[in-house]
Amino acid sequence: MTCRGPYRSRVDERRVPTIYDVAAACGVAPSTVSRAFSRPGRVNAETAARIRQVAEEMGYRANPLARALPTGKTSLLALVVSDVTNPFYFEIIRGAEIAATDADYTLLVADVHESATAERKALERALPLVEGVVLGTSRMSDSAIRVMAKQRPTVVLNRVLTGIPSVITDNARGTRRAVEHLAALEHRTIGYAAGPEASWADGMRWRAMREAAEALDLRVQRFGPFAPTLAGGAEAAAAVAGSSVTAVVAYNDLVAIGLMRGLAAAGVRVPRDVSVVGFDDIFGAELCSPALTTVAAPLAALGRYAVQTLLTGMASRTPPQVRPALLPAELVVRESTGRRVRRRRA
Amino acid sequence: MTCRGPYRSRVDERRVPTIYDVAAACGVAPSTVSRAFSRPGRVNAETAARIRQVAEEMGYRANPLARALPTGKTSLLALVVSDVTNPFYFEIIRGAEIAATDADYTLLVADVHESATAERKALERALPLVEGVVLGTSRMSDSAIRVMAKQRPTVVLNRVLTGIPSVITDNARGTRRAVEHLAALEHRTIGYAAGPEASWADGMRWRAMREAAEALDLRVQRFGPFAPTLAGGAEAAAAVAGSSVTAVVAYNDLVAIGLMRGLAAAGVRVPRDVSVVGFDDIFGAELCSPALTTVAAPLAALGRYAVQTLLTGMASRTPPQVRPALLPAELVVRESTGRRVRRRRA
DNA sequence: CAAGTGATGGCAACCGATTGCCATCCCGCG
DNA sequence: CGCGGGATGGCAATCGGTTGCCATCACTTG
Repeated sequence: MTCRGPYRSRVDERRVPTIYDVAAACGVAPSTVSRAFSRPGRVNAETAARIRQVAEEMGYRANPLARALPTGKTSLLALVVSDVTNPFYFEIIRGAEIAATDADYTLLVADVHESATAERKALERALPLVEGVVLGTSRMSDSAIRVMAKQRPTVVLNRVLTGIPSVITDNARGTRRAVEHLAALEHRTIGYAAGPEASWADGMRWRAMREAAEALDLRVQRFGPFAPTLAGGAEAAAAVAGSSVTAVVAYNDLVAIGLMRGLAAAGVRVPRDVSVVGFDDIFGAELCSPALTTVAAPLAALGRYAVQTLLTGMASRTPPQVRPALLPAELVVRESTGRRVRRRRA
Repeated sequence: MTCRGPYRSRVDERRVPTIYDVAAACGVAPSTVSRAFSRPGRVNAETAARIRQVAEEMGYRANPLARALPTGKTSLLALVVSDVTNPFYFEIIRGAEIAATDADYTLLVADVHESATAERKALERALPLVEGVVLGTSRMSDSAIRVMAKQRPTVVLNRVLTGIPSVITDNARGTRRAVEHLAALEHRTIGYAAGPEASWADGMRWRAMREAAEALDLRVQRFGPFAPTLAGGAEAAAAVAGSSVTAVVAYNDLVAIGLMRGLAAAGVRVPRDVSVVGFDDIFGAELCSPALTTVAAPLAALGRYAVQTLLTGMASRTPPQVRPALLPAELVVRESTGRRVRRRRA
């Protein structure tokens, strides 16, 4: 019998059984035990059954690390989010987690605190461990993302990079719905409270907004950029209050809620004086007062679909779909929008 | 030169360099390369410097899997949460993540969808990969937790198990503050909208509430149990509206918010007719209308401290602190509580 | 009856690092 | 000049699986 190592000289108290232990107990070779589990059919059915039973009795579990070393199969997927405390991600994480678990993968959620360097560091740490990566709203440059993507199958969320599969919300359609809604409420001059410059979605939304406004013959005004947070929204309130717009579409719900609060503090009433539309329909959009009219992003679906895309991409040898997957966004009308009233000067 | 394996017969296109490659490039043995990184001083300073530089040039990164196999050091920690979409966890996750990253660990967040069996499965999958576990609000039985804890260092959050380190919110103190606040507002009969039976925190809060009420000579009434969700709170509204209490402390903020909404729907005004106090101060507590008065749990600190406790426990050989760490909770007074008004029958 | 074929199991070489132990070499000192 | 000891580097055995290849053996088939 082989003498096994300087690491565990004596038979330890309660060490976890390995294929060697199972093999010894069954009187077969370790390779046979391995195959009994991973190569059904490669081993005589009876032998396999016996091995399985003995393994079961001994409480054998394959060591995922040991398995991963030669095969590279860690059964781990990374989801990188720019900020876990952003409610935007809750449902995305949940959706991704479910899809991963369904496929027998474990999801590693990495929070990078809105920092591109933290993002690169987190990836560097996680990359060798995981089989694939979903990049949620990455703050990295396109080229940096491409470098990562060369090392591991990658799917990006809410961003389009040619050659890299992506899953995005249909921003154009959602924005159009919002603008149409405001137009129907007789607003003629509407504002856009912009998010971070680096945000891909921000660019999309702003562009879609100008197009939709033009089609409907509305004037638009851009405010910002603002941080995609409540504080950013509060900051936007000053700019909006001093302007002549009667309705504002915000980069996202956090900005919209912050904006409403700022507006309220400044004595501007929502929706009487100014209507506000958010984006995403995060937890809290329904809770705030007035309840926020918003473009609902299919958050859970986004997470789920991103992981599924990643998995199919990993399975097939050829680079998969090049066209970004567009998931539909719908307008949810609540209380923060209303018919335009002639605006009094503040 | 050794012929390396059936796995990679030819020199692959862009395979990532290993210590063997670096060793060959430097004309030293692989073990020397290994020591140049992990055993400073064990290798001649010049040699080490040369190795480091060559490694740098080649873009060498140690393979964490390969390192982990013999040593068991995966640099991974698990945080198990009962529901990632519950805003209660956002700050906890963030705090835990920061503490983990600071210590050069990566945090694996596992969502178990409020199910004890999913929890056990997730743990089974993650346990061999991680060096330690933080159990956030586990739904598992004490004995099941003890079984897990025998396999890996474990810290539990918001729950006390003798012999297992835990980090908890000072529920008693927080509850007392809430009750004192209500008493000061002249409420004489207060309700408690209970959370899940299985929740350890629920038991603590209810008990603390009775004690505090007794000390202040108030009457208390228990409603529930309810699911710890908005829906659960809405359900509680019916019970509360039909009772004679003039103030309610809810199991947590989600229940409190759901309760307020249910109350509003039933025509009961908050805080005029009924005052409501929540627990945790999650994202959204400040947003809802009226803004929720609540006992603020030190969420980020909870996550951070749990991970730190875990890490120190892992470092020292002896089982660490047995007394649970109590983190202070403070009452945040907002708009959902007010002076008692003689209650009209509904 | 010999050669061919498929089923089954074992051997041993990996994956890429870590580490106990040994071999050298150099230096100082008695 | 010889010996003890510290510094340095290499060898080789692991960690626990996976898998290419070969040996056997039982059956077919011609």
